[in-house]
Amino acid sequence: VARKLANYLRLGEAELGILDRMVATARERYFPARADILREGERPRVMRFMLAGWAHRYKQLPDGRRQTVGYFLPGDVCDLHIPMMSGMDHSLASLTPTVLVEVEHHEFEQLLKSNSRLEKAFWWEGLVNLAIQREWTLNLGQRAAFERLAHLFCELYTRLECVGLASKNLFEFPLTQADLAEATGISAVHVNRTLRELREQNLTKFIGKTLVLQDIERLKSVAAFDARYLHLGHVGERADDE
Amino acid sequence: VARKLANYLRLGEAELGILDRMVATARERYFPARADILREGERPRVMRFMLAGWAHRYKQLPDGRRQTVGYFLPGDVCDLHIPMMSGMDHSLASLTPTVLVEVEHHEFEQLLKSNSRLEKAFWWEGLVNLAIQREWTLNLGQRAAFERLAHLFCELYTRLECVGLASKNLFEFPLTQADLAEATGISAVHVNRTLRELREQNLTKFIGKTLVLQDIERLKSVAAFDARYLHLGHVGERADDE
DNA sequence: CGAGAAGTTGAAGCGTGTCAAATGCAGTGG
DNA sequence: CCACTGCATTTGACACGCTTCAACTTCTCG
Repeated sequence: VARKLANYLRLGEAELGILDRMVATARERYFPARADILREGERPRVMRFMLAGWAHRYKQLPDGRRQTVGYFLPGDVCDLHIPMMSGMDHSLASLTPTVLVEVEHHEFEQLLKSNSRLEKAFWWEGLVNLAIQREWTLNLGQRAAFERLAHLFCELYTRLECVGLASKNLFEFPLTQADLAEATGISAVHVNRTLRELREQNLTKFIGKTLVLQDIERLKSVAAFDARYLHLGHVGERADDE
Repeated sequence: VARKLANYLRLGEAELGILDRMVATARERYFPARADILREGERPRVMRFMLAGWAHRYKQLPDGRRQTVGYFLPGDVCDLHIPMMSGMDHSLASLTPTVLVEVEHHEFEQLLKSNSRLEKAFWWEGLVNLAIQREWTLNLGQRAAFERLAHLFCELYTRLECVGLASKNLFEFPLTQADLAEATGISAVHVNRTLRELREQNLTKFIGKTLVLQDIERLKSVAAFDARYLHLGHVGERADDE
């Protein structure tokens, strides 16, 4: 799974080798389920890469309301940025048991300086994160509960498929309904009702902890899911115009 | 206004000079109010900087629902990224008459390569955009209509203050209620009612096209506005830890 | 002065939230 | 192996924030 790192960007064998080496030499960290990885206000000195497990980024209001602002799946970069910033404006926490590796910030900087294709790839990664965040804004702002959940499922499926963790319209789904509530901005009770609705319409169903997208085309259609915002499918295609 | 570009980052006189020169030599573009600047799907070849006016980034659903995912104010960079990407996943449009300058993408790349403090500053700028987008996600996901508008006003005031376009708790406010509706994900009618509520509570009021934040402390408090996510206030402070 | 856009208000309905209670399910210790 | 416990899921009833529709008023600007 390690080498899927920035795999969904466009890289050659050489760059993949460099990444592999970086991951191999980096320190591995293990977190149990539901553990804080990084809390608001802290100033981490390292960069982190997800190897296994699910985690999420969340923000909190003074009165306790919480909003998940994004998920981390295997292969994702956790904090492409934070080492520079004045302090975390949000928190990171694992959802399942999680494996990640830590790379010193300046070591990573060196690596970027030494290879411009890698540098571009990580820029790209950052931009995709931005694009995802915009799509979430649209999701929360304009879509109804039913569409929101459908859209989230489509996104997760697509992203997991990319790293080989989803195929045949199904995948391991470790989130609780309360988790989904936090991510979609609807109440846990209503998430439940909406899932029933999805089930009754033969769009999705759960078999144990596996989520099955029974009719993925119709699901994408009701969710108005357009995978372009994930900016995938350019593996091997070079981003050079100059 | 031009030199306020990345002013709210931490730069020395030398870098400001470079930016000034870049802006001075770049091509100026003028847009009337409510004009498309860049549409979904296009692949721009230039970078743009806002000199004057307000614009917004928006995404659209197939059935026409629209969501503003961010505002551009004077001094902001419009597309720090897009020249790399495979195609716009959203659109840009002016809200007021707008002045911006265009810089060739590779010219900009040269500039970044030649000055590492500038490079860092623009990285920072990108990260702040990400942080803002996350805050919007929180805003739409967890805050009620009343809080959402309050929060948006706080953000706009803070950002405008930074570039000298707001002070003494008031500023020029060119948006219509329909614009606010698009940004906050509530209906235009309800925006109207919510503004009335804000007025009745002596929190904000309009005098013509000027928005007055009558009790900014209480406004921040009801909005749970915490300016840290904008990562300002570090002018002059260097971002070097290594 | 006229016309279109923006703002305002009322009434009715629906999508979600909240509260509360019941059920199912997995892990723990006796 | 069976209570026991705690957590996730499920369901019902009711309340409320917000949307929708429609009409009216007020601004803005040619």
